[in-house]
Parts: sequence; C-alpha cells; structure tokens
Amino acid sequence: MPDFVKDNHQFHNPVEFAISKIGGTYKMPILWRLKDKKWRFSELQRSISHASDRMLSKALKELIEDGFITKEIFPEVPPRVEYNITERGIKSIAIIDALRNYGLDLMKDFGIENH
Amino acid sequence: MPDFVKDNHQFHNPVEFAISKIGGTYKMPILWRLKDKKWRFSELQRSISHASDRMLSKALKELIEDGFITKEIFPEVPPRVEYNITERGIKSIAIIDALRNYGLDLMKDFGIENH
DNA sequence: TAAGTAACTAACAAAAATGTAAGTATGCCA
DNA sequence: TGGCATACTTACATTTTTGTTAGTTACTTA
Repeated sequence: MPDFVKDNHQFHNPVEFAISKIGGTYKMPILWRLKDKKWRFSELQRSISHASDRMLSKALKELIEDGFITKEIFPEVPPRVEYNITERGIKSIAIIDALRNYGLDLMKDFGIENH
Repeated sequence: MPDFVKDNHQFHNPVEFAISKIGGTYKMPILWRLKDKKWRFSELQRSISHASDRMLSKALKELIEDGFITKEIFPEVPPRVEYNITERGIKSIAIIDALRNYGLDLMKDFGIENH
C-alpha cells in the first residue's frame, strides 16, 4: 500500500482515496437518493433536511466536479435544476449499500433499535 | 431512515453510525493490520508511519472502548503491549476490504497507477 | 552515572469540516 | 408596487479532527 499524491493531496491507502471522493456527511445521502431518479435541489433539501443550503450545494458541486452526478438547468423562472447520477455514480451505490448494511448490523450489535 | 441518538450524538443514517465507529484516518488501517495477528504498539507505529504517537494512541483507545480490539500489557521493562482484534473487529474486515477494492477501482478510474 | 527504550499522556497549535446569516437574480402574481 | 419562489453564493463563526512538542515511568545496558 504505497503512498500517492493526487491534486496536491497525499493519500496513504485506497480507502482514504475513496472517502475523499464520496465521504463527508452529505455525499452518500445524495448519491443514494439519485440512484433511481432525478432530483431537484429543493427536493434534496427537503429530504436531507439537516443539510444547510450551503453544505448541500457544496457537496453537489464536488460530486459534479468528480463526475459522480450531472446537473441540468432549465431556463425557467423561478429556476429549475435537476441532478442526475452518472455511470461513475452508479458504481458507488454498491459500497454505499454495503456500508449501510454494516451500519445496521453495528446498530443492532450496539443495541440500537431501528423501527 | 429515521434519526437516532447514541451517546449524546445525533445520527441521520446507518452509514454515519458506522463511520463514527470505524472512520477517521487511522482506525481502518489498524483493524486491517490486526486482522490476522497481534501487533505491538511500536510495530503499528512503524507500519503506519504517518500517524503520530498521539493519533495512534487515540485511535487504539477508541477501538478498545468500542469493543473492536483488546489490549494486553506485559509487566516488563521496557513495557510490552499487544493489540488483538475481537469478534466485532473481525466483522468489520469485510467492509474495509470492500471499501479498499472500491478505492482501487476508483483510482484506476481516475488514472492513478498503483504499482 | 548517564543514556536508552516502549508506550504512552498533556498542553497547545493548526487545519479541515460544518454551520449560520444574509444577500443575489429574475420574473410571476396579488 | 411589493412579496414570493428557486437555486444558489459570500462572509464569517464554530466545531471537529489532526498534528507537534515535550514529558513520564522504570528498568537495562554502556
């Protein structure tokens, strides 16, 4: 597991790289929602209600830059914007699902009930 | 995916909970190393050389508190301490492996060569 | 007698992530 | 004419995570 550098940032293993791309508080929740349909900004906002405008916007922007999602702007007033998942985004769904299931197992293990 | 609270901390989904337990820069590297043998503190130090004493110590302590690893102190001078993985720790290896493989795929996708 | 060793801990500093509040554009509707 | 709606951005504050430096214990070896 040799170190490597990408975009002026040093990584020590593949997990660090993966987390740098889809980690953080909001990226996986976004990808998870986009996995089977397009979502508007305001829909994501309502659904991930603990995310502020700023954080949601920031996460979306980085996911676009990294090629996990795309953005379509409709020239209407008020504006309409739709976010769509890409091939690369689709490929991320499997680990998000695995992580989610592991999280559920851990919750059970720690005695957390999910109704 | 309802919110829940554990140890005075609010979580919004199972992934967040999983990451709170095995996330951060050093926990997965530690678990990964302990998966098939015991390691001494100094061995981990040499192997995860970018971790400072403090961070390594902190990560180990939290993994112990959360039941992923155990610690055995030998009454020798200079001291000898061995860290060992638990059942709960063993169960985490599968996602670490999955995340690692996903990371390798992503690296390839982003044009990063690993020799 | 002094330096070396393993496995730490404490105090403090810096960097990164997240949060909060306010402001922007454009046109529609009352 | 004023307020409303959507999808943002900017500036700033706070919190969390990570890093740095120095010190501790207690025995062994030079």
